[in-house]
Amino acid sequence: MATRYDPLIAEPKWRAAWDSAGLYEATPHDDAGDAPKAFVLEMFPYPSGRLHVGHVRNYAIGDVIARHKRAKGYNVLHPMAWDAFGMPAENAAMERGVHPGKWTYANIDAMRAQFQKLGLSLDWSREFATCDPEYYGEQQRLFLKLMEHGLVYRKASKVNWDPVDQTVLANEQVIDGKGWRSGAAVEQKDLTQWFFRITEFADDLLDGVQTLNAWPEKVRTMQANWIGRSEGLQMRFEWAGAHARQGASAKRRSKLKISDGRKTLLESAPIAVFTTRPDTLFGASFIALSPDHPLSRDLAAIDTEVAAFRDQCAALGTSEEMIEKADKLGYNTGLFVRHPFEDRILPVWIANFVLMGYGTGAIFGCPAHDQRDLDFARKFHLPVYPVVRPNDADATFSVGREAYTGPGVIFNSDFLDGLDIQTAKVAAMDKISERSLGEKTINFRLRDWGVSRQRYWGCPIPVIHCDTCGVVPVPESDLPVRLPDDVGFDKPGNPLVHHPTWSSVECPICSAPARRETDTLDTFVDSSWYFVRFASEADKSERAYWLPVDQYIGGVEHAVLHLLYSRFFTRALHRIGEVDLPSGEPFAGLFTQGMVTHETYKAEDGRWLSPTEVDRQVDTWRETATGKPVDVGAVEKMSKSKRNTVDPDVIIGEFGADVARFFVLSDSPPERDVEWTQAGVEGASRFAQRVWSVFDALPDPVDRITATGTSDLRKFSHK
RNA sequence: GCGGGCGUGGCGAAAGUGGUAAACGCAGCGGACUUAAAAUCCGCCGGCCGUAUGGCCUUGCCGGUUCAAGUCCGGCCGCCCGCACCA
Repeated sequence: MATRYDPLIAEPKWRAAWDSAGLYEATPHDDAGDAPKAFVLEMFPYPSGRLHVGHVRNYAIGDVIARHKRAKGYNVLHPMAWDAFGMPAENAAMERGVHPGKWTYANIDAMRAQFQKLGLSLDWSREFATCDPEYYGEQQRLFLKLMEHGLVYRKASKVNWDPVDQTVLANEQVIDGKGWRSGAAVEQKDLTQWFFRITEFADDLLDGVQTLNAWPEKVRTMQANWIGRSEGLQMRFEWAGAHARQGASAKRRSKLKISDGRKTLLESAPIAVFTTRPDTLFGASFIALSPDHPLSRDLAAIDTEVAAFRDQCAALGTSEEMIEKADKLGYNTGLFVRHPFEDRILPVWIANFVLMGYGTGAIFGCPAHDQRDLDFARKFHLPVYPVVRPNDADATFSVGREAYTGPGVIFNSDFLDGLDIQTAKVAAMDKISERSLGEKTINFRLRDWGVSRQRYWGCPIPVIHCDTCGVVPVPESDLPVRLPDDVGFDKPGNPLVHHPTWSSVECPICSAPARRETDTLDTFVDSSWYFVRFASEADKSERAYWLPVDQYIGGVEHAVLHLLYSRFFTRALHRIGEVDLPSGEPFAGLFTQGMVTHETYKAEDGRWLSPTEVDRQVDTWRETATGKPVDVGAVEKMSKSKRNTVDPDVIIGEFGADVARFFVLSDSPPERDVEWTQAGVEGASRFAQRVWSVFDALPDPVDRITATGTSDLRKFSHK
């Protein structure tokens, strides 16, 4: 008797069978026999409260791999946990008066139930949340150990301040000059912050990128670009004196002459400059300092014009549009330095296009062979000396509006004349180091990772500030430093600061009254080692057995952030002896899946409408409630703001989890975006029905399969 | 500007190392079943000519290599993503 496939009966039945058999629990190394291991992991979710279709796709892809490995006889680890610290919990607390912890754990319960309905082959026995004190306590222990080994430190620096979330952001978390979560324009602020010494591993992180053959090329490139290694020369320009600048008023000229402050400056250290083009040194016509360069600050202190210029630069802001549109601004300091090879002097300017964050915050300007320098020189009437000419040009070669940056022959350059660029670089560097004016240097774009956050819902940084003993680590026996439960969210800023008693402690060394650190750790720290915790809570041989993750699956939006931090963390953990992972690479294979997209719908009055609020009538779409026509817009990533999301629970309730999973896997290749359509899901459902009827039509499926080695099933299914 | 990726029917897309382009699915059309509809099943479904056997054309564009090119090479065009005043 033919039956119809009813996922609402079939799916719970088999889920219960898998659970009671403990089918998906990973086997510890010692009991695994000869089976090779496979650690399959999807990026763990933030417990926002609801699963979305993007989750379904991400975890369905990982589940296919995990099941395939299991079928091939691997000992598979495929666990699940919760990336549970973060701002949304605090926002919920402020908006609704719920405690962030209560909110988070309730969300976890809801989402766990949804996950279980999806029928994934997960090992739930290793589940945890990063906001569990056991988890963040261990993280605090690691933090202190990293500190002992000099991989964590505190320094005052200019930081990215998000005025909406009221917290500091790492460089990686500032996108187009805006906070990655809040979208607010990021401000620069001077604060004392905790840093992870990620630059210590810059070279190694870059070399490692080369070995990651099972990563998407795109992600490898993004990592390499972010680390941004460049070889060059760091050199010094010695002071030559101060002169009134051209065009300055008589009054100002006299002021410049008599300034004692300037004299002192001229006795200070020479100006350090980083360059990748020492071959063009003979083309140098000025020096430019960043407005944030210490010298610019010193000058501002004694010269109100400099101070005004710095303010002008600061007012331009740091956002992308600003930088794009920004004119080259310059201020001539009236100071001069000596050219290293020739008997001439170069004026020292302050220029807005020089970044303090890269190199030394000062450059030598070679207008003929650098577009920015050329724009600057043309604007401020500085000389342009061509020193590289194309191979087919003669000595009359000159530069107009475009700098020449291509290959060629060096000329107008004394001992470098006639050399090609590469040879000239080496020759110039040799001469500079011979004269003790500089040395070959490797510069990285990568900055140390600022991890202090002025928020409540995160891992407390386990240190104590004592007036006499300074910064004192919390003794290991006092870990974890727990978050207090009784906090208020009525005042802006960090609730930990406003707590009446939490930060008051005794100094562990001298017992004097002291203060707890109130900053918490960036939540990216939590996600930088969770895969280690999955392998084992403490057993190092078990960690060595499971790591690295063989196949990692997640969105490409973490191409730099999470993946770079994790690669740093495993290296650091290896160094301090917590993890035995010589390669330092946490993820042997990486797969970045495409997004789930959906059509967007807009009502006549401009409201976004959800797919459940519209109906299709022949060729036109109408709003169900009003019957009015609907504007069908672009297919876009599902998002709350455009309201083009679909609820996985509704789909699962109607078609079953297998259909939802089959659709997101089969409609488009996993690495590409998939457009969610009702018709597509119905097609997937029909397919599932057909599979069922093929199987159902077998005379005696179970007997035939075992007796004849699947031949009947094959025949039927091929037919 | 720099870097990475992509371009195949009405749509999502298949085509290990060059070897029958368009598998599979969606939508569409025709048919069976039904009083009817839904569901299910069967057939057709890149373009042009032809009643048909069949012929010609077709993988963004132009050219090249080859017995043979979606696939390899050169040059364009277009789209997507990332980074960007990084010295």
